[in-house]
Amino acid sequence: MTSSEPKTPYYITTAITYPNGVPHIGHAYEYIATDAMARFKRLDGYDVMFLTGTDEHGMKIAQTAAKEGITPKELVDRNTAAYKSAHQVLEISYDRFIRTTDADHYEASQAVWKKMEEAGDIYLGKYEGWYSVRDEAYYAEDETELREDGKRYSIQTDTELTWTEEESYFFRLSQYQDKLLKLYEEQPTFGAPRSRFNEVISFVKSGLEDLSISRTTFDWGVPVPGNDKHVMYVWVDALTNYLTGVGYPDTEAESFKKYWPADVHVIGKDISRFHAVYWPAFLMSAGLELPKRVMIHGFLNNNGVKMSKSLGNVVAPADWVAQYGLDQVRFFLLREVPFGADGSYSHDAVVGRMNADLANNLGNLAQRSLSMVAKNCEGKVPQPGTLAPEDHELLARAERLLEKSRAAYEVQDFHGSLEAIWTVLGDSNAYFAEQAPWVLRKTDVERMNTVLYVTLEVLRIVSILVQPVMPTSAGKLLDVLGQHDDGARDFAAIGTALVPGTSLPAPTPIFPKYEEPAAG
RNA sequence: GGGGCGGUAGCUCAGUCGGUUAGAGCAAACGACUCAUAAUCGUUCGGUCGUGGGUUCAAGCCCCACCCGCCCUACCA
Repeated sequence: MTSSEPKTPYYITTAITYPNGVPHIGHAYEYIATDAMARFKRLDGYDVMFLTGTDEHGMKIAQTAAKEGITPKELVDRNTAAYKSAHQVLEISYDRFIRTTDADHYEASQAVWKKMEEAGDIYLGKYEGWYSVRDEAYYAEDETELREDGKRYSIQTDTELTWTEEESYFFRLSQYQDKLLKLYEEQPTFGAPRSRFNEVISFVKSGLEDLSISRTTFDWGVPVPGNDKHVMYVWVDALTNYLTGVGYPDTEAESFKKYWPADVHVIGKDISRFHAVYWPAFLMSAGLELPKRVMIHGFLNNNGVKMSKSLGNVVAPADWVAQYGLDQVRFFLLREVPFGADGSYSHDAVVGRMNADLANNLGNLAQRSLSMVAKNCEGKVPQPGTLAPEDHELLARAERLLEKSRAAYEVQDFHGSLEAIWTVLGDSNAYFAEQAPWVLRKTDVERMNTVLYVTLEVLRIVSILVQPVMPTSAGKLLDVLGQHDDGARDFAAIGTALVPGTSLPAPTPIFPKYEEPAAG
């Protein structure tokens, strides 16, 4: 590969978070997974654009702000800071943190609206439903109950409801059923995992109604072009952030031409419909290309129990990072739970991964081999002799990890990549024990050198491949292997073996073991 | 109600087209080793594959029924 060759662009997004609370481990999970994906692609030579941010409009923000006696903007300024801080703590390598209150986002949202309007897909109609004056909110039929006084109430907020009709703009979603089904058929990996995607498909097959896309009951939002009485209602505004982030409405902008359509939107299972149904329909209407993939991840629960404020089992990302360490948290989340499935976390599970996988299998392998090199090879990469079949075999397994990881990351299977890597680490520990270089030291120094060299090679390859998940720790491992950040850490360098004679720094343990605080 | 997914070792899960003694990791027990973060390696222990029928030479896998758990069934980020 020559340096003049342009890199392939790769555009990835997280969902934008509604900053009506504080970040929890579920948010962290999505950020970390997306970050790992972005880092992987960068290391693999792609020109990556990674977008994340906050969705700051809507009724709930307006209500919360009113309750606290501050303006919506003051509220979101305050709350968004907490999310930005979480990104910082988790070392999320985003290229832009978008806020839907950013000026360019207003412009983009209104431009998309106009495109859909020009396409004849937006019309003015009436939205009707059970409305709570006090909550300023509509409730679906099943969120309400008819009580003995003959009046209907919101079950959730216990407020009286009235049947209300409100002027609203609608999007002709009903016109897109066939087009969407065609999309799903032609692009079977548009949504993933398959089980979630099937739910989306069956939803579309069951028939689509037009979608109410504006409100007049509150004004905290993007004004509808040409009718200031209305603000856009959630999804038109929120989803458009993915376009704003790369320069829309300037479709001739370099970044837009380069990055759109997005390669993957990473989202939670609660918003799969909006991303896999409404979003492609909006884009078709606006005459824009569709994202290539919507990756739907599951939710995390605490030891089998759903996270909830009232149970007090909600984990703040910063607390975990302080307790276990950032890379340990990142590794745990991506190794423990197959991405796409729901997962469970517990202190014991984190400690298990942290100690068994990181400190013992990886950290100790590095420490024992590097210590021998320091003591017996003058602290330099040893010169290997002729490779034996078992050396070739182990190295071949390590080398295959690049292709395995590429295939896994292509479908956001972080768990699968890490599992394959740790299988090779298991092989390496067995190899090290079988070869017993500490015995060879006394009987066959050349063979000892070979075994240590092969082990270091495996560690080098593994370290390069775990960088997306554990950037700092993998960097430290590469430091002690004498691999500097001058290209030697890119995936392209995996085929470039260690140079015998290279001086190595004194090894120090990189993955500490978790010790339970003394009782009492 | 309708649709879908799952129930396999103490725990978390894998089991390709039905085909020999159902696998892995963790946990547990024992042994080995001493280079290493009391790490590592090996061996062993451990399952009537949710229940009951059926098809088949052969069923964890296919069919039927039932039990249990979870998810989807539009305006909530």
